[in-house]
Amino acid sequence: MRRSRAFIPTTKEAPSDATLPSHQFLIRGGFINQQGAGLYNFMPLGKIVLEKIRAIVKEELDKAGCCEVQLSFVTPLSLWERSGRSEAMGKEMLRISDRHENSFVLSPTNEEAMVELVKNRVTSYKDLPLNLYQINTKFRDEARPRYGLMRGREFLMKDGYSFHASTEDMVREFDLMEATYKKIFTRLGLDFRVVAADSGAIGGEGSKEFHVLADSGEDTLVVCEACEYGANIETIFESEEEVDALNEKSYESLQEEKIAEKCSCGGKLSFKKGIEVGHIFQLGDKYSSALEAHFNDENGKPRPFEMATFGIGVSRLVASVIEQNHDESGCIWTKATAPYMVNILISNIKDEAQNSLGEALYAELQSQHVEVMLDDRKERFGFKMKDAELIGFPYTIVIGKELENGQVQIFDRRAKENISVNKDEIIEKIMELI
RNA sequence: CGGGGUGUAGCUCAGUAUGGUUAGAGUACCUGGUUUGGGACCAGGGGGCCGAAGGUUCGAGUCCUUUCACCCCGACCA
Repeated sequence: MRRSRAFIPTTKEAPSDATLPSHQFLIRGGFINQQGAGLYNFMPLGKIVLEKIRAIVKEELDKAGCCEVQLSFVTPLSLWERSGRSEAMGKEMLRISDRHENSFVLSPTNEEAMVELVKNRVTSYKDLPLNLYQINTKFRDEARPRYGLMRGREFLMKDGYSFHASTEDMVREFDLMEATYKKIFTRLGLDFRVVAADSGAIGGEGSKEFHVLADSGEDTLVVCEACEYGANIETIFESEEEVDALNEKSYESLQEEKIAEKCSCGGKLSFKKGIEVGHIFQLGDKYSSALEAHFNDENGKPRPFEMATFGIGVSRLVASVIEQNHDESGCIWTKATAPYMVNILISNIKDEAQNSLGEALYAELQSQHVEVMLDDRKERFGFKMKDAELIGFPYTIVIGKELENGQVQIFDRRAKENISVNKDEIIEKIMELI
């Protein structure tokens, strides 16, 4: 992509209402813009990142044997009335009427719709197990949307649902999905923890959350420094009063109080802030029973499906990457999420030598299938450099005044360091880095 | 949904207590020139239904009423 032809409206100042780094930098960097409360447009850079994350999610799920579908976003209200969730979800569901005055809902999640899809189409235990998912827009009319993409009303989420003939098989799939989610978040380059999300009625294995560790996270986690144990703090204390009391205490006193306690493995426990980006849940037959979705078992007896449900907040992940990876200058994308891996910055486009080398490198990297941006704008060096840092290209090739000596620089965004490279070795060096 | 706040140029905001030239600044944008390694400088220029609707007044960005939107704190959040 030529920067001179791109639509990337970057700004020096952030809107006054953006408080989180991800919110500020995604807007300043021209990735997204706000359309209304909790509603965001994805501009070209934001769209690329979103699609990269979506692709990784899809790839790993397909590898694990899941099938992608796409359910209608608008669903009949009657579907929700039958499961009892019309009332349970209340105002969080946005209801609309069509020209015939029939009531519909902008889907906030899709358990009912997915059960309806499978019902009477999957009729034998021989057809099980089955894991269906979609990556589609959701709408939840949050009482108070905030934090940019982190808590929007309209968002992109992957929601998966699995169907089984037995609890044992459902648990097997649940574990498989946990492993698959770990692969996904690892590939994205994120520092994350899997935590128990519910230790009550269903039991420790019933629900697990995946959290990206970041200071701005809304959830407090207790994690063991020695083993993999982790829990959402809400699950550790019995009553709401206890949680409320905890929220009033300072982070430090909380540390002291709980730090004395040891994990069952003997390791030290500590507190971390996390952003929930994934949630997997053992459902049992709650929805299949309510909606009378049955299959015939080995004895020809009808039984409701055993189900599990799996979610990943795809658009929230865009923000999470930045919450965990940024500095005062802007975004620092991980290699898997960077909108462009390499930025070629021509310091002075009026300089014929700089210009032709930039064009040559641009053509060469493209031919090697490297995602590359050529900053060919008629702007000053400092302006383009600040822009590159704000957007967060992992590497920027700076073609400038050192070219007289046959040298160009490679700027490493994360390290914020320049290394000088001979112009004849630049491609080789870049291919090695990325 | 309770409590608080803000709507004036693309963005950040003055101006509103006390109504009165043609509504301002910075930044961004356009033109010309100078500049060319860290968001440059000089000169000129375009850009506003002062959130919307009513009202008071000779006169409203400013006062009154209604309404909408957005933000913050809390409650809520698969």
